Amino acid sequence: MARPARVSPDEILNAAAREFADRGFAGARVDRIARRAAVNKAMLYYHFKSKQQLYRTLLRRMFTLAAERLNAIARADASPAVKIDRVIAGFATIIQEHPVFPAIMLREVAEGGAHLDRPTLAALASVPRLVAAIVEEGVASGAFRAIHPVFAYFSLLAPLVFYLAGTPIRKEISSLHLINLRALSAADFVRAMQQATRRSFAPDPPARAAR
Amino acid sequence: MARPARVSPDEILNAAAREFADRGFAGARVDRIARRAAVNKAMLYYHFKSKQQLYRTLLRRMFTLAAERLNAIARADASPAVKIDRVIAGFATIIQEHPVFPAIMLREVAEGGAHLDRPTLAALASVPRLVAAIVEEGVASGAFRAIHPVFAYFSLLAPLVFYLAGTPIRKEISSLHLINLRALSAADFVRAMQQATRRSFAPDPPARAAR
DNA sequence: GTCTATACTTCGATAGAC
DNA sequence: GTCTATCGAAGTATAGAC
Repeated sequence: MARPARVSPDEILNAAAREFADRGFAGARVDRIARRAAVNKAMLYYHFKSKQQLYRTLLRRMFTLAAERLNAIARADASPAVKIDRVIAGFATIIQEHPVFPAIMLREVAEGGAHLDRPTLAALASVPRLVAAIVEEGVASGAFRAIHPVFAYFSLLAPLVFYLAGTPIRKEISSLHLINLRALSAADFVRAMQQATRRSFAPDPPARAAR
Repeated sequence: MARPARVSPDEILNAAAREFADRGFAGARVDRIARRAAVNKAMLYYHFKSKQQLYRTLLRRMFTLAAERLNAIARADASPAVKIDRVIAGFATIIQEHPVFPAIMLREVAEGGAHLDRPTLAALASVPRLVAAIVEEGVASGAFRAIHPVFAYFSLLAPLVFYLAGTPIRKEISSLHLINLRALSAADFVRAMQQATRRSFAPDPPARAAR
C-alpha cells in the first residue's frame, strides 16, 4: 500500500536553497524553483504562501541547524581552545554539507535582514550568542586573552564563509590567468584558521617578575 | 559664462552604488537609480547603455580605487608587519569613505562574478595580488611565519567587510533584544584585527637549542 | 493534492519631440 | 542633452478544473 509519491515541501526547500544561493531573493524566480523541484508553480504556492515565506522558512532552518551544532559544541566537556577549534571545523562541516549556505548568508548580510521576520532573526541571533558564550568562558578562565566576543565571532565565521562562497569567482579569476595562486583546499583553510585563531586568542605570557 | 548645470555620469554612478548596495543587481531598479540621481531614465540610458554596463563601470571603479591604495602601501618603505597594519586600516578607511562597498562586495562574491567582464575581474584580482605580495615578502624575510597568501587575504578582508556590512542587521537584532552585546566601534574592530593579525602572523620563537 | 491557463503588475529599454 | 510616453518581456500569484 505504497503511498503515491508525494512532493514533499522539503524538495521545494532544497530547490529554493539553490536558487536563492545562485540569484538572491530578488533574482530568484519562482518558476525556476518549481522547475528545479519538479513541481509546478501552483503546487509551490499550495505549500508556501509566498516567495517571501518560502525564503523565511529556509533561513530559519539554516540558522536553527547551525545553532544546534554550536550548542552541542558549547555544552561539551572540553577546554575553550578545543571548543573554538571545533566551532571552526563545525562551521566548515555545515557548509560542506550544505554548499548553498555561504552565498545565502553573504546575501542576507548585505540585505540587512530585510526579508526576515522576528522568529528567523531570533534563530540567527543564537549563533553569535553561542560563540560569544564560549569566548567569554575562555576569557574568564584565563585560557584566552581579553577578546571581544563580537570580534571573535566575525573573525571566525567571516573568512570561512567568504572563502567558500568565493570559490566560483576565484576559479574564474584563475582560469583567466589574472592571478596565479597556490592551491588551498577547504581542509587546508580550516587548519590555517585554527592555527591562526589559537595564536590570536592565546593569553600573553606573564611579563617576567611583573610587579 | 557658466555652463548650464549638466548631470554628470558621476552622480548617476553614486546613485547606482547606493541602489546596488541596498538591493543587489537583480533587485536594483533603473527607475530608482534615475530618481536617486535626479535624472530621468532616458538620460541614464544616454550615459550608460544598460543596467549591466552601469554596474560594471561602478565595480571597476571600486576595485581600481582599492588597488591604488594598496599599491601605495605595498611600495612604501616599511616592515611587512607595519604594511599589514596599514592594509587593515586602509580597507577600513576605504569602507568608511564609501559605505556602500561592503554590501556590493558581499553580493558580488555570492554572485560568483556573474555580471563582471574581463577588465573588471582584472581590477578585482589586483587586490588579492597586492596583499599576497606583502605577505610573501614578510614570509621570505622571516618577519612572518609560513602564511598562505590566500588565507592571509581572506582573514584580513572578510571580517572587516562582514562586520561593516552587517551593521544594519546587527542593529535590528539588538533592537529586538534578541542578544545583548557590548558595543564595538569600527575603530575598535580595526584595532582588534591588527592585534589579532600581528599575533597570528608572528614567527614562532626558535625552539631552545633546536638540533 | 495536482495541474493548466491566465490575470495583474512591474521592469528594462526605446521612440521621438524638443 | 533632456524629456514624456510607452512597448514588449518577464514576474508573482491565483482561478478553477480534475
